[in-house]
Amino acid sequence: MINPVRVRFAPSPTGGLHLGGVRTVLFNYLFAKKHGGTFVLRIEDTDQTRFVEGAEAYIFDCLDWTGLTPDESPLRPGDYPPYRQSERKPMYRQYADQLIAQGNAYYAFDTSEELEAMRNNLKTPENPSPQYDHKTRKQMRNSLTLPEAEVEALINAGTPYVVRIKMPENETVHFHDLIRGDISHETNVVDDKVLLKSDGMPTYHLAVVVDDYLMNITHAFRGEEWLPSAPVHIMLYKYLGWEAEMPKWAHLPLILKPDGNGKLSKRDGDRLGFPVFAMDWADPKTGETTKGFKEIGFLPEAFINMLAMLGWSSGTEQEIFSLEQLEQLFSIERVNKGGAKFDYEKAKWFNQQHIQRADNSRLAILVKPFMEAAGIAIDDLSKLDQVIGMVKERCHLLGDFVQQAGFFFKAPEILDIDAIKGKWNEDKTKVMTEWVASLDNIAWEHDVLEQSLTDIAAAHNVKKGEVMMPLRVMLVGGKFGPGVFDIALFIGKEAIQARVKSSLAALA
RNA sequence: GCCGCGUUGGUCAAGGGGUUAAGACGCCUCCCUUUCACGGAGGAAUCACGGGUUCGAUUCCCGUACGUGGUACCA
Repeated sequence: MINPVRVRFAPSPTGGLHLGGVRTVLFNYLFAKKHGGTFVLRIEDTDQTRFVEGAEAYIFDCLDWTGLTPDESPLRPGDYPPYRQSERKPMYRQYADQLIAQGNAYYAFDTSEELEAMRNNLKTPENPSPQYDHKTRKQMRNSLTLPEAEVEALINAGTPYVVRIKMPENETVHFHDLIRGDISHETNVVDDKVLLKSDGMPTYHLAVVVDDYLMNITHAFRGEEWLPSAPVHIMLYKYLGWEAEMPKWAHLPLILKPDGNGKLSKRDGDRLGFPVFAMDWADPKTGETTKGFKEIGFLPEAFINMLAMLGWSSGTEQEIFSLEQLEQLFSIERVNKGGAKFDYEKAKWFNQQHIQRADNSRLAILVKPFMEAAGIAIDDLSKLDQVIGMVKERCHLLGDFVQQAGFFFKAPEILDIDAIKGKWNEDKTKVMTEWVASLDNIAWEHDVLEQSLTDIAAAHNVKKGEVMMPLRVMLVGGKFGPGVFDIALFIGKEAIQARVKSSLAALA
């Protein structure tokens, strides 16, 4: 292999890490692993007005949780530092200068008011959003329209300016997308994007090209929303003389909201009751916390698996994969073109499937905090371990264990008494009272417990079946859970007696 | 508006000139289980539309519709 694969994920640290972001990380990571390459994390913090305290650390936390650890990052620099664009600021200017010298870019002095005025004046029903492009740049205040001496004077006087790319006229830009095939754009409809902002920072357009080139990135994967600006990036590679080193592109499909249409947003999650961020995100400005997949009870491997299947498939019937398997099987060509609606029900199914495959002892550690948050103390992890083995098949989220296993450790607070009340009678009260008393001197075995109940019921002309469900409700609180006698065995004589006694009182 | 991209059941999807158009989630029925769940057996449900090309199009081409993204000194 001539060029070792190098891919990058380049988030801007402005808030919670979205599902779609994690999927982009995942596809980058899998591609790197598949090809024995390097996965780079680069922080895109060129917009200083959007800086959010803690957002970068949060991204690292999310990557740690998912296990999608970058090989190179601001925390683990490789051979191409720095890994934050704000720290790379001095590197961009020379390329902007080069483009200006070549006539491929120009200075623009228009103030935001002037830009707004231009857009307002040129706005028509047919063209609601006029661009700063080959047609309009001739009417603006830039180094294309102003005399050279004036441009120089303005710059010397410290007048704020930006550098814009000068898009050529009447050209067609072609490129090959690994997922979508050949794509072309007419340069006439692409605007003269700002390359260098007035604060000296590059925009995404300049930064992504310069950084990818300087960092030897071989494959650039990003969301579909970048497709319209791809021609700008392609032109930049050409103008800078880097065409041979241009990474191969792949524009990933979007993750859509489950109902209606459009990109999935945090709002949709709030509205429909599911997380959108990988982990809890506490916004330092509003103080508000948004739930994450981790905290709602997802296993990281399930989260990853679910995301992989949202837009990619192996071509086989298999749907449950470990990260290691995905690393072997992934191919960017098998990623779908169309956007995928997010389905929370299926996401939970993936989690349920991975819960079944997970070690009980590991689950016990993860479930404990959920129990404790619900006021159920766990002082013996091995007991929780044992219980998890009994109930895991009915849990979709780690939090489900509270409902499904809490009663093993603590008497249920609410009893579904209505489920048994209607058909309750004195005889049954006698059966339960006698059985509970008999517990003091019988062998503590499943079958013995069951036989004892059968016999006592028979003595009062009650069928065992009539008393099984009531016993379950008394012990667990409702019509669910593993075998009643398995539960009875586990919680012990005193707990049984106490729960039956208080239930009988509620029935009376 | 303009430009780009997309479109296989409700959802995720396989397939890709001739197939009974896989599979999964969800839904429904039944079996298992003195509960629930798991598991098992079934069921309803799909190639956006119109033109070509072709002996034959879900598949290839062209339109249309619809959706979506972009149209910032945000990424």
